[in-house]
Amino acid sequence: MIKITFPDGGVREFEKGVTGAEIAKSISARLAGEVLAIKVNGQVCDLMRPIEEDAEIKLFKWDDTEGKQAFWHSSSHLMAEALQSLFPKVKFGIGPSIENGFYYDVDLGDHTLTEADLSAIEAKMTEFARQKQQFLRREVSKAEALDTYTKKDDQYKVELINDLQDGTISFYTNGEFTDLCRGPHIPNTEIVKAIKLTSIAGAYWRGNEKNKMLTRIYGITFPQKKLLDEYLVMMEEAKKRDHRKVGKELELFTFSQRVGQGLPLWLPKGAALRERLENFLRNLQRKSGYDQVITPHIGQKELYVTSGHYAKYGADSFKPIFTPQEGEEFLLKPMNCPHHCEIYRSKPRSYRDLPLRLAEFGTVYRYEQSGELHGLTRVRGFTQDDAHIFCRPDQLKEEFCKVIDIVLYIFRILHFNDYTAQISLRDPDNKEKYIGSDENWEKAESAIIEAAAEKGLKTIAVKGEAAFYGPKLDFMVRDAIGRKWQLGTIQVDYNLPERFELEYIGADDKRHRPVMIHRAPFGSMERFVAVLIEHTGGKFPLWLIPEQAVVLPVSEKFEEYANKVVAELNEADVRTEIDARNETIGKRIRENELKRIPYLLIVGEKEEQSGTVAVRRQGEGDQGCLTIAEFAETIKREVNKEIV
RNA sequence: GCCGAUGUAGCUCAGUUGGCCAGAGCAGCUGAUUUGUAAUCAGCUGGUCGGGGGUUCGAAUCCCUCCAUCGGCUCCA
Repeated sequence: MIKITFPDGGVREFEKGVTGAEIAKSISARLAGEVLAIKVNGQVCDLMRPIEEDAEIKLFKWDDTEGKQAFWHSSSHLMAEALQSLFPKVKFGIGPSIENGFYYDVDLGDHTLTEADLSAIEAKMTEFARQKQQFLRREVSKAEALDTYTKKDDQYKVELINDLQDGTISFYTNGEFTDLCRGPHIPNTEIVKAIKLTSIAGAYWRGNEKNKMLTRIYGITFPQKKLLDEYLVMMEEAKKRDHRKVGKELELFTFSQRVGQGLPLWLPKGAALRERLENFLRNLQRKSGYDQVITPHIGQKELYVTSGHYAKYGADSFKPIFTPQEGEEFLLKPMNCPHHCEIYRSKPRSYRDLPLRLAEFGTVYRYEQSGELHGLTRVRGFTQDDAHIFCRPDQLKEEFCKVIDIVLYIFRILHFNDYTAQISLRDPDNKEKYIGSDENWEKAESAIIEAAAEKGLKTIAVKGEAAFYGPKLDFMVRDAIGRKWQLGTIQVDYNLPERFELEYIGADDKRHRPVMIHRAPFGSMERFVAVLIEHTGGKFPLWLIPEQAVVLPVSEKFEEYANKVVAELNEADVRTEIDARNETIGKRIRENELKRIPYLLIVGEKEEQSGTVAVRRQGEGDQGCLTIAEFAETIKREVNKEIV
């Protein structure tokens, strides 16, 4: 007998070799039907794996991440089986579960997959699922594994196996399909009830663009048809909030093929929205001791040679701008730091002057690869809400913490509750990608880690995500369909001050080197507005909207009164407009206007008599008749509610 | 940059196997209609069918090429 300890601390005895499935069954038949995987002494494995010794266990169902992972990973094998049956020559790369579903990277030779193929694969998967195929685990030696895949001529699996330790290798078989796999898997294929292959894409083998591109097939499966339907509906709803769609509908921004790829054109309404965001931050920064500066959009090549940008990005960037002067070269600025460093150098600095905080809404240009561009979230010309803080080493942590405060304040005001704070570190195996000494990097990295800890920030550390001149604390937020984007960023930099030979005179009357913090709480105005659109679906907080109410006269007869209402409301600091197209009777305010402006006021005969307007709050419907003063109060409350 | 898909009026989309002056709804314009919470009526305007090249008696439709967009990969100072 062995002792099995449950998550609640309860202990029960079972026969040696008992399986997870049997344990679940001993608890209840219902649980046995729902359980998908089991964690035994910290390791997630199959329900059919015999447990040979005393163990702490946890059973996973669909609601658990581990349960979903096993389910989707098994679905990926099911898809592979279908592929093998339809395309016998297929070779397999990797096929993991992902956040929403799974994929498999495959090499189909000359065949290009089409939508029709997807349906055929789905049908085959369903057929195999119905057969209630078991996932059978078999441990194999490295030699046997290599032999198997060499015979199949599958160089991808051979490559994978070569990297594995002998004695840790296992195969899983379902139906006619056997795959190199660590597991775990669900007990059988029958519980996969709903299957949807979502897209086909190219993906480099092992994520390296020098390697061959395989075909990646994405899919998602569910244990109930209903869940799939819900998922599809949810995705449809999310797509309605796509900032590219909403931005077009609300006339916030556009692109022109003639102006160029990735170069957004801000329309009047979008510009107004952006200006409000900028003013919000500008005011906040003024209160926080920042000085606003302005620098040009270009700089001499030498400037970027000094900063190191030229060596790092020169070849893949916008090409230099030449002038009639022989040998003169300018670059479009890819970032604002070098200019700000030169401002720092413009006069001698004392330790008493620090920290010096230079802020600029600086527009920068980066030649992003064409396939990388994406609406407003990834563009070639964008405006950073940039600032560089030059401080003494002893001020670093405090300054860093203050910046964290600003970022968190902004996120709170704009209801970005679901963010990830990511500490982006250097890739220690790839040091040539970065500039500066190990010592400086270590100082900078520990400064960030300490500051984040001091602010009680929950962070994840990711290696290889640092900027080339220093580590970062990045704030990541998801878009409507769950893609992650970096918004706010705070970076510690010991390197540029060295390259630009920045100095200050210390209390000891000696020269010292300042530390630099790069920071952009929004990240860029473009990306921030994009994510803001997707989070709000275009229903922005009132204080970000130039017009808060539209006054709509019922007819020409009441236009004079409507004007009086507008005048009165404006006096109460409520922004209004009369819809210009509403001069003639019977015309309706446009759909787009309705979406953008939260309040619609309708004035007519009755109001003229009683001094009230009919108020309709967008998305909520009729609010009844209010006096103008009452309405002004309502709207002022809402506006002020946002900025506390 | 790579793999795949897409590109018809300002917007959303029809356009059957290549075949009569390329269509609809919304928006816009003109006029009519006096109306309290998302669609009043009538008429009109608007398209080098992404650009270029080719095949054909004939191309939105087939082929080539370039451009842009979308989904991914890679990248992201």
